[in-house]
Amino acid sequence: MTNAEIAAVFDHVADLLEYQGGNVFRVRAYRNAARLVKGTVEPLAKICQSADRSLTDLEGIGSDLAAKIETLLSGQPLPLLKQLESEVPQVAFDLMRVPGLGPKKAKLLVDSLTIESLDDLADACREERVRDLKGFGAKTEATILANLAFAQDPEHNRLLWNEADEIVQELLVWMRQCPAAQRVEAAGSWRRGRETVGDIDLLAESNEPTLVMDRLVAWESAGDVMLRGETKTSIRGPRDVQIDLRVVRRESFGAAWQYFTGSKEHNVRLRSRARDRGLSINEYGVTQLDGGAVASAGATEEEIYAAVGLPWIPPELREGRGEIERAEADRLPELITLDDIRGDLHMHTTATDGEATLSEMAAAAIERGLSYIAITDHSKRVTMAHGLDARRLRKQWREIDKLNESLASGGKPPVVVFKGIEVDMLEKGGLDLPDDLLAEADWVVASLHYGQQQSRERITSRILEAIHHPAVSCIGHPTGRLINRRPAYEVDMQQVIEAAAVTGTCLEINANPWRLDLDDVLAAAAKRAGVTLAISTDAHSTRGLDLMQCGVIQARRAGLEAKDVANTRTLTGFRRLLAKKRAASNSS
DNA sequence: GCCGTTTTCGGCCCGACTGTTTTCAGTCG
Repeated sequence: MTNAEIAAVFDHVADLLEYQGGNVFRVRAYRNAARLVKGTVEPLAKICQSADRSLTDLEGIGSDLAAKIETLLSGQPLPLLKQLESEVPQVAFDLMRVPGLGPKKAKLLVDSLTIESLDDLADACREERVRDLKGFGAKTEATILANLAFAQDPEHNRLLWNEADEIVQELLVWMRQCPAAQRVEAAGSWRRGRETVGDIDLLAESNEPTLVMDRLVAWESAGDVMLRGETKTSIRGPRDVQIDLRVVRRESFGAAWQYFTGSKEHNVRLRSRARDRGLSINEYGVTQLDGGAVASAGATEEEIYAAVGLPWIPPELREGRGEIERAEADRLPELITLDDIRGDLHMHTTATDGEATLSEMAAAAIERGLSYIAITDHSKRVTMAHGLDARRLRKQWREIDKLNESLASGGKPPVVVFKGIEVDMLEKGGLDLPDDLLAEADWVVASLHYGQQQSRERITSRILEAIHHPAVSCIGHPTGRLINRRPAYEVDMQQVIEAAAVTGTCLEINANPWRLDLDDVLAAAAKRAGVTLAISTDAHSTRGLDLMQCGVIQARRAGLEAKDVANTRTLTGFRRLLAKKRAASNSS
């Protein structure tokens, strides 16, 4: 059983316990365990078998959960899970997806009325049978009915980060024009740079919250007002995304920004740490547990962290994955920024499925201040994209030579274009172009587009073979997942990472917001193993080059620093890196 | 279910808003 599968079991147990109204801390223990396991790339089976390590070394895994993991690893079902599943009907989970219905209300509905589907619930509301239940009323009934459509619509996925970003930027412009607001910022999972965003959190500083909240409701894209209080308003925005606005005073802005940025797990840990120090943190500031506010702890985030003896922690790291311990040990990474990026090593042109020509891509790279790019069109196996064979690739390379010459005619060229290729790892193994041709390329990205349904062993061996190929510089979108659309293919990433480290092959963080592949967990594991990452846009148009931002944010979530990334190198440094794998391959 | 520089038992982050309630439970983040 894989780590992901174990995590899924624990998450499911947590869901079931929550529905049954079990001890909330027990539920949290299962959720913590699930999160921990999801964030671990090394197979738990390996830890289990090792002589000097134990599952209980992991923070949050005690003897009970360790035993359960061992049961799962041995291929046995969990008795607890079987029992819970027999007690909880499937429809309960559909019910809990309806906004406003949590475990308690869902359970009461299932227990009191005959409800086997969301349609049954709609019927019960229309027949006014729901309002008679304890804790329900006519208003709740109407709310459920209104929210049912939302729960039933499969299109209501979480937004991709860059989709949310568009909305956030528009909102910030609108809200910052409000004279009553001294400051407006976005928080939540958008600020943490999560690959998907469920709702948008805004925070405003003002002494006149009513005026600020009125401003939000007056936004041209504002939909229904979902809730409105004295300092908090929620509306539906474009694509029905929920937008929460909170208004606080200046002295609480930092505390509130920290709080609304989350994650929930990070905040739980931070506040627990405050407790240990006789303090309490809420969204207004820091107070002594025995009464009395702590002076100067609330206006800025730095003050909040300082109150519990920590340096400020970048939002991208606030996921409750050990960042508090690292901060305490003063071992937070100096995260990479967009300004560190000097090159882009994966892009397409009109020679295959790109929209822009070679020279247009080069011009766009110059506009964006890049020092170098690699042109990596598809190889011939990708027939749909009119992939390049040897003849056409050589032709493109001659064009690149000419382009580089003309760029250098006035002295130092504004951008250097490297001769590259995105070569397919074929279904039967091997690469899609001959070795002697690949040896002439400056930069070779090997990607897997076909045979994604093959076995874990097969796919892993195809990728390992490419990693050990002397001409291959980088593995493109290594897991093949498409967010909200397609899961990763089966592949042993632990092996892939280890091989990449040994051979000096780069692994890509594909910056396309649908891909973001490697993800944060895998990229962090790659860094730890000593792999150099390449953050690349895979641009199919000049605008596509702007997606670099998405890749950098994912890299930050992985804790990457500029030195971990190939395309932060200067032109000279990058050339040295290219020579390194070749040299390593020649000597072995 | 986890955890321990007061603790192996008794804690475990904290508050806004809503709708149903006469003082609060449930939901959400």
